[in-house]
Amino acid sequence: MDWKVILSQKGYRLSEPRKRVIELLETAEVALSPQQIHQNLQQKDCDIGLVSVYRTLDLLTKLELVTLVYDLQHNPGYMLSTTGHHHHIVCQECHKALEFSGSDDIDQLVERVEAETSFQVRDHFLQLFGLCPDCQLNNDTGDQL
Amino acid sequence: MDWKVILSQKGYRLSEPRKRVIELLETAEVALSPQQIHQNLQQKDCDIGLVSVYRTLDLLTKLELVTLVYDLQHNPGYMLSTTGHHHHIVCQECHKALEFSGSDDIDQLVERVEAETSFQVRDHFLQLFGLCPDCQLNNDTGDQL
DNA sequence: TTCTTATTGAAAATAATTTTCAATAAGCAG
DNA sequence: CTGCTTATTGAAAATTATTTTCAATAAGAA
Repeated sequence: MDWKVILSQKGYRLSEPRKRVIELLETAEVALSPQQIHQNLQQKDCDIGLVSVYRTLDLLTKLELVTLVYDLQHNPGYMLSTTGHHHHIVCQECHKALEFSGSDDIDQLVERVEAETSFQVRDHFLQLFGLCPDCQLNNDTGDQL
Repeated sequence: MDWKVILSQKGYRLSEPRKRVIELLETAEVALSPQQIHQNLQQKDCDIGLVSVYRTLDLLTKLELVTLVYDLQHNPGYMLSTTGHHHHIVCQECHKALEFSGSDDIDQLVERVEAETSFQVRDHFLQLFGLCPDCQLNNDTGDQL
């Protein structure tokens, strides 16, 4: 089910800022910070206030339509989320982000840690960092290391 | 090797603020934010500036003597790190944090994701959330859910 | 003990986010 | 299609978190 329907069903209006922010996130393959989103919109289209970007992102996060991702320097970035529990891998070069799904290996890990620590695990946050295919190429030909 | 030696060897001075911050982190089993550390020190001992807390944490992080951990609301917390690559599990009740070591299950996961995404994985950030043994007890007897 | 200079603390500067509130516009009812 | 209700917006102010600046201090070598 798409976001327009979800918003409407929950009684939220389909306002201009919301449309623009989501449209932008739909085309972006990189996780964007509130500031980046704001600038991007300023350049492209009309004046959406930074405040509305924050509010839209808050709402969408609450509705689980977008996910908050971090890079290694702990900078926040938002990206559209697909359904289900997912994790992300972020490219250290171009910051492109991709989702991947949790699977047996996570369950296994969780079990091990529960046994080791006596904690009862209820949630987790996992993020991988590395090079996307494109940047692997550019890195090989370009600089050393 | 302990932190006094490490600091000295790298040419850093063993100043009062640094001693106090580290001592506090040594006794704390909960990850603390810069503000919490500052308040804690104010109460206990003499006046350490908040700025020095920030600077000390930056330094210790750079030296990998402390690690930055997040809770589910993305609030930062610092805790002493042991050597090697570790991850953390944080109690959602009392915020107590514990380290656990990466192991085969992580390698397995990394391999799978590399195969799935064609990314080259170079680093990762993993954090688990749940209930520590103490809070499991309190939760069972206490409130429902 | 003296000297050098890394380190400190206070205040100012910067940055990020949240709140406030009057003006606007989304979308239902007529 | 038009008017009405109220969620939503944008600008500015307020708040919060962090960083920078710089003169005063103190760590530790000589």
